[in-house]
Amino acid sequence: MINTLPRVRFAPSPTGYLHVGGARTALFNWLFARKTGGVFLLRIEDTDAQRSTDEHTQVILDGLKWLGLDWDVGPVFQGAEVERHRADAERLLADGKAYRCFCTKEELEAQRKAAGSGGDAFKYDRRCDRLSAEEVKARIESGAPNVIRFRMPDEEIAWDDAVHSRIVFQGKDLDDLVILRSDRTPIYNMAVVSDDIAMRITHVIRGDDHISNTPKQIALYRALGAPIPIFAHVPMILGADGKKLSKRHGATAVGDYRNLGILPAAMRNFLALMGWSPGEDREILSEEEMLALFSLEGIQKKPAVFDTTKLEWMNGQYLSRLPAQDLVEPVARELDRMSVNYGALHVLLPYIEAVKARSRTILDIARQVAVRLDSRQVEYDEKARKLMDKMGADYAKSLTAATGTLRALEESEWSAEPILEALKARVESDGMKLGDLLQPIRVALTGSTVSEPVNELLAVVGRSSSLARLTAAAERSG
RNA sequence: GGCCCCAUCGUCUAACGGUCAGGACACCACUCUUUCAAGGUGGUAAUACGGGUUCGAUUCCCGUUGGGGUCACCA
Repeated sequence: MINTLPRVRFAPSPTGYLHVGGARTALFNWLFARKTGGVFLLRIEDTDAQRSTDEHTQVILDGLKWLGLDWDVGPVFQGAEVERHRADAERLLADGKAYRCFCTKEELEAQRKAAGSGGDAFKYDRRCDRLSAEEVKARIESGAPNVIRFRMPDEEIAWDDAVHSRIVFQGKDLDDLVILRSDRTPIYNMAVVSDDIAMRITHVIRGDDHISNTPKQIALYRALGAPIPIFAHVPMILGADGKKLSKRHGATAVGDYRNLGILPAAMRNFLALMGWSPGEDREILSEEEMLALFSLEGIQKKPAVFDTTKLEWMNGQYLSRLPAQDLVEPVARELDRMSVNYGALHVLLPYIEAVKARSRTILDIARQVAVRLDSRQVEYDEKARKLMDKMGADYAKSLTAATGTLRALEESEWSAEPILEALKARVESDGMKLGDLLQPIRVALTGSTVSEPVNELLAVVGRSSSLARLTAAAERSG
């Protein structure tokens, strides 16, 4: 039956970037639509003309595409539908379910203050609802600005939330909300309900922060005589300090993670695990597996802290499963940004091969490739400095010894095996530990205490560059 | 403050009345490597608290505490 197919929507407002919480909401909608064979609609809620920009809209679309979340309908812009929003609001007025309110913002503020500090949330006292028909008519004719206010019924409003199960509100606790402004533009809750009805949305999957909007919207559905969709309120994503994710937590937009060198597949996998569990202790999931296992019932009720360390681990997992060939282009892009010369693309392959296993992001890989390509990219990190301090004069001595041994190798012998053998022989004859000879090389060449095996490192960097860099490093510290 | 939501290792989570409370990240140890890692193996670590219901509670009910959301002519 064609009309039982689920229809879901992701409805961001283009007043900021696509943050990870929004991306995760979009992902759940997409997963649900794809799993059920339903329709995924994208709606841009741009009715806040002050804060909405085309640039933000574009960033949101790019972010969704990057994550591989394709939509079936849209993007439709909410702003294009104000006529219908207005018509729905006026229908409510005509049906006697809403009334005109002449109170100005200033008067409302005064009422709020007068009523204030009473403990309860402020509720409009409906003074304009008690105006006589003649009075209303007179005020309209005098040109007094007015809004349309929805008369909240005094009844129980409840729904069976797909993730929270039953949630109950009392109409008497809710305010008479404005649904049409004095400039005749709609208010959010009116626009959303009007759009969701028009788009025949069957499942509203959105953030937890909309729970308190839901009873207002249900009241509107009822008043409009429309069927009420199933609601699924997914928990928020929090920062490491347990607070709502915001700019001060650092990277919060999906674009930030793209720039950091996170793969879209890893991001999508990680996001799916924020508040949802596939069961069976599964962590790394392909798109097919996600679709097979996904269900609204598996969604967690409690908010989740965004753990970038685990995201990076997961990205590392994806990275190590990816052939180096697939990484050439993204790494090259990064190197271009860093203005590092590499000549032709295929040159990068052995470098990427060398560092891939120890990298968690594409940026990691690019930085390490850069260091191997160009000595000017070397920066000594804290551990490296510590080692140099600890070794003192032995550092330069060790480097000099290694250089002497390595210089004896011909260009044709410069590969991992012979290099290792030569160094081992040197250690043997000098009676030192292999690590004492190798670690300084590692530090001198990379600025770090961590790398692929040193003989492989030397092979990748190449004979002339290695010798030059080791000599320079020995002189500098000696 | 009113209304609403939530509560298992530091973090993400499994458990749908009976488990030594499982897995993953992080951390620690060991292992492999005549090298640092990566990998492999193992370990530390949790049911917020108090009452019930039950032969038996992480699980069901109530309360407390703690966190979060929301209360606009914003979305």
